[in-house]
Amino acid sequence: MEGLVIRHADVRRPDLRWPLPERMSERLSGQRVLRLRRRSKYILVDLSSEETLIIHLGMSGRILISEKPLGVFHHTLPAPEKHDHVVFEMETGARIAFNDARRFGAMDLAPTELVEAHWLLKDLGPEPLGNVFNEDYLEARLRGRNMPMKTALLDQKIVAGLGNIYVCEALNRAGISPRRKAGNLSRPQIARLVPIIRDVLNEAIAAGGSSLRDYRQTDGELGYFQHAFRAYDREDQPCRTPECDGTIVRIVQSGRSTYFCPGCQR
DNA sequence: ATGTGTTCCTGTCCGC
DNA sequence: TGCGGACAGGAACACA
Repeated sequence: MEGLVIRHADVRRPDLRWPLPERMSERLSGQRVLRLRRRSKYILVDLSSEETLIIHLGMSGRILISEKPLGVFHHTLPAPEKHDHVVFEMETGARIAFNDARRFGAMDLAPTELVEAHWLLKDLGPEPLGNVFNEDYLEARLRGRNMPMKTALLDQKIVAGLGNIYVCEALNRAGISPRRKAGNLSRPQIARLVPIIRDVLNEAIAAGGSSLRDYRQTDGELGYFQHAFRAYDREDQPCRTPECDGTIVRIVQSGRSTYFCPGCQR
């Protein structure tokens, strides 16, 4: 998309998680995509109109690209599939479809200059791969907090961009129980946790993400980080932490599955 | 101010 | 095969 004009945006339903913005198709069609960027789990599409399209994939959302092969005269792009809610036709003929069965995803338009003040973005914590997220910061944010570590790391106000899988994986690697009160971690534990979180994310990104069921990369390929899980989705299986002979258990914390090893995670 | 449970929606899987 | 229930990558919101 980057650098290309959106020939047409086909907005196929009025809402996702929330109503789509007013006159969305008109505000997107004919605009050039100046830049694609990201804040936390939000995809930001800067347009030549000085508006930015904000996209969140929710649980089941995906964006799939169908390229029009060069030099093929008679070539029809695939018809929209079920749950293709917004389809972008680019000037090159490529089709880019936002598909989201559960519709927990979202899109909105905001002035580029003000996009970080948008209500969905304004309270987000720092990027886990950035310099602001460090031992001092995390210690300060966890201090005095009574919530379990699992809940704290899922809280996008504390650190932005960690989801259920990567919180479970990071806590397992760090040897920290998901039930530990956030305010009770020792300073050395926090110091260990920060680089572990970065490692888990960097490894997952390098592996193309985690395909539990729906997730695909933009070219339709599966991610393969799920094969590297040490705890997540591995109930009753051996903990994969080196030297540990424990067994992964599944518990529920604030309504969501947590997988961890009671043997090595304290 | 914090912490927890509910809710949105569709699809899939498992036990009966 | 069909049916009901549990569960799924998220996170805003209402309520204690």
